[in-house]
This record gives sequence, structure tokens and C-alpha cells, in this order.
Amino acid sequence: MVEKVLPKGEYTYDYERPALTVDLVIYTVKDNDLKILLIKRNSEPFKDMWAIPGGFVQNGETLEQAANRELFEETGVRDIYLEQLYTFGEPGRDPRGWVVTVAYIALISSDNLKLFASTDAQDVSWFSVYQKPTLAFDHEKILDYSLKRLRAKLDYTPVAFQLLPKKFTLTELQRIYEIILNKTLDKRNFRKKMLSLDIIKQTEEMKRDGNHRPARIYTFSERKFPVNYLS
Amino acid sequence: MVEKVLPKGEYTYDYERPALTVDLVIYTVKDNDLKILLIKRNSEPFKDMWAIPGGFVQNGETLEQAANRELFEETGVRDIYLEQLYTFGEPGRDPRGWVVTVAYIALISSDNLKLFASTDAQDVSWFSVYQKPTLAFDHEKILDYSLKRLRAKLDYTPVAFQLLPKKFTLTELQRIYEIILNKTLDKRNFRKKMLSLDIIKQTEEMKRDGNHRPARIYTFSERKFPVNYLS
DNA sequence: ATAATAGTGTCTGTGAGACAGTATTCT
DNA sequence: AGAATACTGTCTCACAGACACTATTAT
Repeated sequence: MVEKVLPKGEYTYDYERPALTVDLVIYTVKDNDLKILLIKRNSEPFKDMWAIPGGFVQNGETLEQAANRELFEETGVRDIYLEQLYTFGEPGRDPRGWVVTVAYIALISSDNLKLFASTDAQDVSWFSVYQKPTLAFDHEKILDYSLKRLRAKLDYTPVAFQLLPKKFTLTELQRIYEIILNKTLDKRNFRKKMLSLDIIKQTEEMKRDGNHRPARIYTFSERKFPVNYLS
Repeated sequence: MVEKVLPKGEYTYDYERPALTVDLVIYTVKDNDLKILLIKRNSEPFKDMWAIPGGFVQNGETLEQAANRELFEETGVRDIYLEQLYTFGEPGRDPRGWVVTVAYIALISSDNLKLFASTDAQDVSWFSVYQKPTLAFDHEKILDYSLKRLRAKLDYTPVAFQLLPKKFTLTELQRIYEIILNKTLDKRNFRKKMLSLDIIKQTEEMKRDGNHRPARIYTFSERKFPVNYLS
């Protein structure tokens, strides 16, 4: 604890400084489930426990660049949806010292996921948010918070599209909502709502799977969605 | 810029560390206007420019404690509404070096404001958000962002009550909304809405000012407001 | 024909927003 | 009586949510 008292409002540089990290809650929808990327720790503290990926912010980069860099290192994916969540700085959140972390949410679409293969030695894996190990540090708290935010944002921003390929059917879109909200939605009301929002565009293509009627394919067009106040 | 590359996922302590500050956008409603507290800088950089109050986070305290401490130092007020806004870490945002800041929004009610008198030598003053000097550092950006958030939150959380004394009339409450949103509201619709929300309680008291009908006094009771997902 | 999924329309209730006149107090 | 502010009710429209049947394809 620093005891020194400075004149009010005056900046100086001889205060003790925290280590600054970014941590990422990386979501995807896969196998009909909402999943997050976790990494198994191979050193103390919390050795052998799972944690969300993260790393130090370097001087000269923005926080967002640091988050993107970590994201790329862990997943091999670039240019995906990334949003600052919250900054956690509780003393004692890292037993080794003063570490403040800026947490981000990242969303990877299922087709980008195919690029993800180059995982090296480290133990990295996707877990269902509904069935996952207990996390290291304060990562449970970060995850809880991120999930609340993700669900809330579903209502008033087009984040769900970040989890789908460019082309998708309305049923696929509905599944994304259902999986994240963890409840079933009425098909007629859902379609009515989505079509009224004017953010998706019909294509002439149809998707045909099995022995049933083919589904029309749509594209995300992002026109008048109630705009997030963050933008 | 640190060049060293570490094994993925491994924490260490020999990275360069940023200075960490908290900055506060402190709002109040006063003289029929939305005001923020600004401090005139008395040293370089940005000497003689106005800035939002802030200061270093100390090891051993939470970010919120740091924000509360700064708040108390600047205003003499404790235990008021405080909310983390966003963390700003653009390289170059402070010309003297690497300084990351966690920005907070604070709301002071007009009656708490009366306690505020002990401002020492420093040049501290309330400015209308609609008529204020250009701010130092990236504080314009922080202010813009905070105002968007404050306005958005008015719609779905009872933050407005934080700016009023415990007892208030419906007209006073409406004025808070009008001043923050910078537009007039329909009196009948406003009252209908507020009363339907079940978050204010009628008292038996009346407020009588001038030569006109007295106004009923209400109290904030916080029952079923659409709950913020942050809570 | 059957199985499987895609696709569609109506009704009801609720809330938002537009809109104007009466009530009470003081001087 | 007049000035000033408090207080109130109705109508319309849009949206949310409940709800069930038809359409198309492959086998």
C-alpha cells in the first residue's frame, strides 16, 4: 500500500504500478450449444485448472489490439467481433501480486471455427457454458458477467449474426438465439420480428439437407437495428 | 515496446507496467442544467486546461475504492452512485507516458451538493455539459461516452433518482429526465409511466412554493424497475 | 404415403405517444 | 379575478406473445 499523499489533481509517475492484462471470454455456438474457449493452466497458481485466455498488455498497443493479439494467438482468428466487457481490479484476484485485467467478449462464427486447428502443445478446449469446469482466478465472475451482457445485447443489437456464417437460414438464426438465451422461442413470432427489423436480406438460394422442404437462405444486411448506445 | 515473447498462457512479472488511474465524470443537476465537475490543471501537459477529476489507483484498493477516494477528495461526498464506464488505454493519450485509465460515472444529488463547500486552493467548478470548455487529454471522448450511457440508462434503470433528494415532486423528477435527455416530455405520459412502474411511493406531505396548487411529495421505493443486467 | 422441416396469419393485451381541460393555491 | 403550477383521461397505433395449420421435399 502506498502511503505517500500527493497534492490533489497532480500527476506523477512514482506510484506503484499494476500489471495489466486482457482476458477474453471467447464464445461460439457449436454442436447446438453455447461454448467458450478455455485453457488449462500448466503452472502455479491454479495449476491444472481451466482459465479463460489472456495475457499482458504491451506498451504501445491499444487494449483492443492486445485483445486481438491474444485472440489470434489462441485461435488463429482475426477480425472478429470484440467488445470490452469490464475491468477487474480486486486486490488479491491474482495471488502473485497486483494484476488488473480488462476483460473482453469475443464472438467467433461457426465457419471461422474451421480455421481453428493449429493449437500447439497447450491444452485448449471448447466447453459448454452450461457444463464446464470451475475456473481459475476470478474467471467465474468474469464469465457470469459476460453471459449476462451477451444475453442482454441479443435484445437490442445484432450480435447474434456474429456467430453465424454470412449465409444462414432463419431456423439457424433462431437456434442461435435459443441456445444463448437457453429457452425455446416461437417460430412465427421470431420470424415476424426478424423480418420486420430490416436487417436481413433474402437471397435466391435455398438450403436443402434431407428429405424435407428446403429453407431459404438469408444474409445479414445491418440496416435499422435499434442502435446500441455504445456505437 | 516490449519484444520478449513468452510461452503462451504463462504469467510473469517482468513486463513493462502502465500507470493506472481512475477518472470520474461527476454529474449533478443544478440550476436547471446538467453539470459536470471539472478541475483546472495547474501543470503541464495541458496546463490551464480543464479536465475531469482523477488520480492514481493504489495497490491494495479496488478500482471502486480508488474512484470513491478520488470522489471524496474532490467533492467531500461519500456513498453516492458510482458506476464503471469504460477503460481507456490508447497509446499517447497521456503525452508523459503509458497511462491507462478506468473511467467512472458518479451522480450527486442536489441535496448532497450542499455539503460541497470545502474546495481548497484548486480551481474546481461545475460546468454545463451543454456549455463547457474543451477538455484535456482524451476527456472529451470519455465525457461523450458517459453522457450516452447516462441517457441510455435513464430508460431502463432508476438512475435519475440518484440526482434527487429522498423526497421530491413528480415535476422535479420530470425535470431531471428533461434536463438529461435535453428534450421536453409530456407531463401526463410521464406521470402515467412513473406511477405504473411502482418504484415511487406517495407520501402525505405536500410541497407548497408560490401562489399555486401544492405538489404531492413522493419517495423512491425501488421495487420493480426493469432490472439492469449489470446488477 | 410418410416423415421431416419450412413457412405462414390472426387475435388479444399492453404500452407508448398524442392531445386539453380542470383543480388548487396565493395575492 | 387572475396567475401560476398541479393534476388527470382517452384514443390510436405498434409491438409482443399466444396459438395451429399448410407447403415442400426425399424416400
